[in-house]
Amino acid sequence: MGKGRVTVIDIAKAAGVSKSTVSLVLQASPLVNEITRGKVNAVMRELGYVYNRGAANLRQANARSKIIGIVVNDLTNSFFAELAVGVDTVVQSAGFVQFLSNTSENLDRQREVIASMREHGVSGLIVSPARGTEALDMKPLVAAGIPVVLVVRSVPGAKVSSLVSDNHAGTSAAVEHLTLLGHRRIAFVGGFPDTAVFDERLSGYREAMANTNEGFSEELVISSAPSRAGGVEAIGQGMAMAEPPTAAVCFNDAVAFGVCDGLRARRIEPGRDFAVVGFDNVIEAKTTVPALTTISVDPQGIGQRAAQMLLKQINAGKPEAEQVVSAVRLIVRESCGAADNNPGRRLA
Amino acid sequence: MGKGRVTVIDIAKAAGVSKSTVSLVLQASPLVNEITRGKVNAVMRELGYVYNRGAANLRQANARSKIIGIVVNDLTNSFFAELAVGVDTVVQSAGFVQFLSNTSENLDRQREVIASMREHGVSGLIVSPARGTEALDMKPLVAAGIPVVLVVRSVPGAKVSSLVSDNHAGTSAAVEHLTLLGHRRIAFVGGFPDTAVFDERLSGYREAMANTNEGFSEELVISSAPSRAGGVEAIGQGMAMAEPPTAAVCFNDAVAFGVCDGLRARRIEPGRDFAVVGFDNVIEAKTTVPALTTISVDPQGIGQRAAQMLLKQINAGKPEAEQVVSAVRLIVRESCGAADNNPGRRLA
DNA sequence: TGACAGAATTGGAACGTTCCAATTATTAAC
DNA sequence: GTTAATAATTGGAACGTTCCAATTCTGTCA
Repeated sequence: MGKGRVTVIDIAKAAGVSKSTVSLVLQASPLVNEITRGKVNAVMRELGYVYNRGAANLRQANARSKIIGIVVNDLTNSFFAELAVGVDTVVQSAGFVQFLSNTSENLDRQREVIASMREHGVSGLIVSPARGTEALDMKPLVAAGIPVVLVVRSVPGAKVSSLVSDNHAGTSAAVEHLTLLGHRRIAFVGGFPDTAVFDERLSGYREAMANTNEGFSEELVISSAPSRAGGVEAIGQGMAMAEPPTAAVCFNDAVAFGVCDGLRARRIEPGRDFAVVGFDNVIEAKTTVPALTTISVDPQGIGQRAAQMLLKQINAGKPEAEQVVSAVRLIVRESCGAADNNPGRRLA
Repeated sequence: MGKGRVTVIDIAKAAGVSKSTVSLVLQASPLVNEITRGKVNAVMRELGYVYNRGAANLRQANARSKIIGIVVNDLTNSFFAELAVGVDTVVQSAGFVQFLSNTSENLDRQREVIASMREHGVSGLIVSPARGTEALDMKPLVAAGIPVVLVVRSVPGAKVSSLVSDNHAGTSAAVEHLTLLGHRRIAFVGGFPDTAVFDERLSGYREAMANTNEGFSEELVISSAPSRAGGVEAIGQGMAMAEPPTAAVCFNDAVAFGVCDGLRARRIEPGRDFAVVGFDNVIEAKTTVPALTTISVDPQGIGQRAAQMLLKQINAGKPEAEQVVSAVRLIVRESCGAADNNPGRRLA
């Protein structure tokens, strides 16, 4: 229709007021008369006015736009999709909208995406950093006073808030539970040794094992890709031992599913002949057969919590970095053998 | 550090040139001398300059920002996560960044999110519309000349491009395949009856069934939520029939996984005792046990194609709406019982 | 009626960028 | 050594909004 876009001045002209008054209406100022407000609003609807956030942002150098950015390293992993949904629920009720971008674990892409979000004046950022992210990458953000909350992975040395789950406590609880069920040979399966998350989960396992009669033994740690395929491969290695394990604490749920596949291929039924515990509690965990015993980190909950931390920072003005470790709990289902009809029975 | 943000004028001053020159450097204009360019770039890095896209956008009323928006109706469904990844790959190589928002099937939220994206001056929009979206909702977008590509679901009457998959042909092919394998009682399982996608998939099933000896029968259509849980529930209903089905064409892969779970819970092994066919070919489909026979709509491919359509429109200036129906093909894996070692064997 | 307070409205400057037309510097051609 | 052509640079206006200070309008009170 019209050639140019419709501006606050067009509205003013059509409503017979000044642009300043229109601006006041836009910000719901109590200064403007109810009758005027109604008229202006009517004209805006009629002409199909679209607020130009860019222009507004330009003027009010302090107040940022009402968007918060979320940057994840692997959107195809449903863990992150759910995390984003959790963030969204909180953020939207605070009147923000969330823009999400995916880095696919690519550092360059991450830089680009974060830069782009800054250019658009995001109010804050929730980031699940790509592998290899350094404190240096976060520096410009804190220098600019942009609130940031790191989730899932923390970046050592970065002066920003972070929210990670208690990996140590999780694997530790898994080992204790399996010990109570009578297992002695408990393996730690899957994951790449060069990540912080792996270290934390392994250390929980190690500490708990050291407290058992069996003690900790290096040979029961079998690393692999943190994927379903990795799990299949790792358990193959484990079952080839002279004295194979009777239970496995897995790096994550994907690995755990792979372990189940691998066991079945050897005619060993997970949950009956062998105990498997995962980590993450992804959505499929409770519906697969056997239902997976796992450590719940509740992706949506993490998202909500991260969003709250971020909003707090945004409202506080002065971003105060805080490090939060989110508690974790063991969800006992079938794959560990504890949930069946004769709970006293010893496995293997 | 500095009080205000660092602007193009600060750079100009520090580099001893005019702001116009800095602007030219910013847009990589060939007009500026290499030496000058280098100096300016150096100063920008040094002072930590951040491009203010808002201000730029303000001036160049025509050229929009380099972001494209993608709006999906259910991010927890990995179909959409993968679609987004597909869009991203194309869009990012064209120098855009993608911002994603989730509507959770909520019309109000969808309006909000689209408005917000408009305010930020997106160059184009890829939308998987929430249930109940009307042509009216798209009207302001086309009026404003913003390129839009609808995916997955189309909106009748909306004058925008759309890219949907050939749902009718998909379920039809599934039924034919199952018939060839010897099945007669084939159920259609899952999905809500009030959506266009459901209608299309059901009509393909209906037509193909009508061509079999068995014929189409209403009782074999069991609707449910289009989720894993919905699949579990629906197959429970199905197996309780006097003459239960021996095969199921499912509304989507999520439902199909649920059906497999439900069958196993009844000691019926999917792929051996019962044939299951999904729809979507999500990434897990090929790695689950049994691997899922499904209709491939290749979420990433759809995303890429949609992105290409959108970019074409953006570059063309005048958005020319086109309706594309994307072909679909049956991927035969294990869950239908056809891929095992004795292919001649009749099931159930 | 005049003065005054408070409510409501308003014009202009400013935000950080790009575009345009104009200017200056450099090189080429005779 | 002048002219023309080209390369490089530049100041000012403009984009759509908000903020500030100033103005006008309304009603109240002496």
